[in-house]
Amino acid sequence: MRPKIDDVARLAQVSIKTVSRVLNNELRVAEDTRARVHAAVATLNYRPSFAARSLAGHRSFQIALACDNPSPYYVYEMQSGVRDRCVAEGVRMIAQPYDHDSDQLAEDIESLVATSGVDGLILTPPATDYAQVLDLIARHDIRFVLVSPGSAQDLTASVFIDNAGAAAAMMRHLLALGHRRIGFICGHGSYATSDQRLAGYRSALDDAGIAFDPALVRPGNYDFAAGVDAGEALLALAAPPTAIFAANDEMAAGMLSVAHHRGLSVPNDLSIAGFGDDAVARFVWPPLTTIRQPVRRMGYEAADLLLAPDFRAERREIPFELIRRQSTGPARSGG
Amino acid sequence: MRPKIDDVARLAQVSIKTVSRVLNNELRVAEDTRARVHAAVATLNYRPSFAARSLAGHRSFQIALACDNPSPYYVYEMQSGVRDRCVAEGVRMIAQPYDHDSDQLAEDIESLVATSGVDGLILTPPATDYAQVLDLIARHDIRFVLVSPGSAQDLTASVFIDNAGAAAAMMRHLLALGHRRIGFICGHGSYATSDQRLAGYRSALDDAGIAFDPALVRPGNYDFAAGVDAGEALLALAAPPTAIFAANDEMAAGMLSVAHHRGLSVPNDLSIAGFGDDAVARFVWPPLTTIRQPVRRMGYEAADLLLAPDFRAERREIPFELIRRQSTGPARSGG
DNA sequence: TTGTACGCGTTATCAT
DNA sequence: ATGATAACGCGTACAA
Repeated sequence: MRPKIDDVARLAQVSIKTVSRVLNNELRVAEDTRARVHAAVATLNYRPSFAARSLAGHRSFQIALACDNPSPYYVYEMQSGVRDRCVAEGVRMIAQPYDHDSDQLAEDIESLVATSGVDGLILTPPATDYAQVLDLIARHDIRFVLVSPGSAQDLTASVFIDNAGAAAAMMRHLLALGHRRIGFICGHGSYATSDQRLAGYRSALDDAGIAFDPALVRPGNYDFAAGVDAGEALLALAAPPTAIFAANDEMAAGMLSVAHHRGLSVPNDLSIAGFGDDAVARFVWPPLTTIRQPVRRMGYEAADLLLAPDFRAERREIPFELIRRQSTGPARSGG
Repeated sequence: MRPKIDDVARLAQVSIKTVSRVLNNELRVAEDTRARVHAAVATLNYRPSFAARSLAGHRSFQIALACDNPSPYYVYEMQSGVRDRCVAEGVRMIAQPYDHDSDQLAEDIESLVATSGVDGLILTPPATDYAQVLDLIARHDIRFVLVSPGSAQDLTASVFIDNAGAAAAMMRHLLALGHRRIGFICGHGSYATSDQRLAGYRSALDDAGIAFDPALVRPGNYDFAAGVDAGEALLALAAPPTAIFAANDEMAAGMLSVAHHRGLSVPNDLSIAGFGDDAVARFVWPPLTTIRQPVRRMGYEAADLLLAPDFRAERREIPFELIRRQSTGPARSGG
């Protein structure tokens, strides 16, 4: 039988309330009493029941991570980062993968909050920008943190990278190599990060005094197949780009496979750049020049914000990294 | 304020016990009573508290998935499969990613079981074969399912694919292409699947009457870098292989990058095959011939076994798939 | 077929 | 600084 708090109290010769006090790090407990309780806890290998704690108290010692992403790596890294921070706090992470195109998304998340009474919630895109989701959460008076929010940046605490700045940095890199016609493959429409990256693409062109050409921008949805489709379209142009920047690595990989199919040598004939968690970017050939988004760290920081004693709407920016792996300039000097 | 069972009872004009009966699908409830309760539940948007249920009853309506893998795709797919089956049952999945080289792994998992009182547990390799983990779980009288178990195959319910058979099938494919010197890159030592795949490699060689050459077998640990190392070693041999079969796709991708670095044309100069969830295999160039392990389905079936009313030690085999993507035979006729 | 009373293991309140 | 006792919201045993 699992030991209960009564067993600990009996062994330590104190009341159960005192055991509770020690367990919750409350003040005003004599040092020797505290030591006796800790000893008893260790002896019995006692661990409090999550269910009882959350029923009786005002905390559940659980936080939820509602996470979806086209990249499983992203989800995994995010979970790992959040969990790293949680274990240090004795808090349990409840990871809830969701489908971003589910029409019951808001309900699902609200249901999670309502039934499990988690102490906090971390949301990743695209749910971070779904008004319906945010509305439902607001009803529950629960603290929550947004990862890479688009519109709702000041609603609550958030972690993010400078997506526009990162995209612009990548563009400057490509421009410095001599590229003048640079294609862009957009992300999924419901992700704010996609717009932010496109904005960075445009601003860098502006700064370089290069006219924006809509024909060089193709829609996408962050998956491999979209990269293939966009790639075919861009290479079929009368004046094809000499470099292509995809809003994430999966699409860049799709673009890369199109280039290989056509017998193009990358990066000699065509430079390809991505943006992401650097999982796919390392595996493909040739490895991609990419913006590395430190997803694990973002998860860690999100949990850190959530678990802070004095939770507030802090916006925490995480630095990105530009990883150069293809350096060749354009084969033909651009127009 | 969240509605409680009393509120539902009052609105439906019945006792809380009757509401409870309806919620738990117990028999012997009048149809109109049942309907009234359902109506009241819907009106109030009532959802029972997980904490109260698990404290009062003998179920928690939660199951745990303790999962680690070198491939984040594997983890993600496994979580998704398990979750798919759980939502249909109104059960919540608690996903616990773990580090396979953590020395507190057994404690962590036992702690999860002890504190959350989950109704069941799903374990993935390599924890499935850690005696210490299995021992600790056994103390808790909890049902659990093993995914791809090695030694403990009859201990409890399990889902798996025929790893040896799959590896042999891939070998037959490579042999049919004319390859005679086929390299093999092993997986991580603590994974039973690694040994099973190596066994399939050897048995296929035996069946083909080809002598086993230890020099063609290299250690690995299932990650990209290991594929690179093993690849370098295999290609440095006096008589290098004409085909290489890696125990998973990440290592095959590493092997592939070595081939590219050396200017080898794949599959003309060298055929490369993998084994895995088909995530990496589709992204790299050229796409890998691989054994596809339907991870999502395995997760689904594992949860299905766990949630069955009459839980028993059923062993459920899931079919694998051989996906051909590189068909060229050896450049020089082997041996 | 339905209802009453009690207990699950912990925290919160209020006393000492 | 510590303890007695009442919640928390639900399932279970038993009664009706």
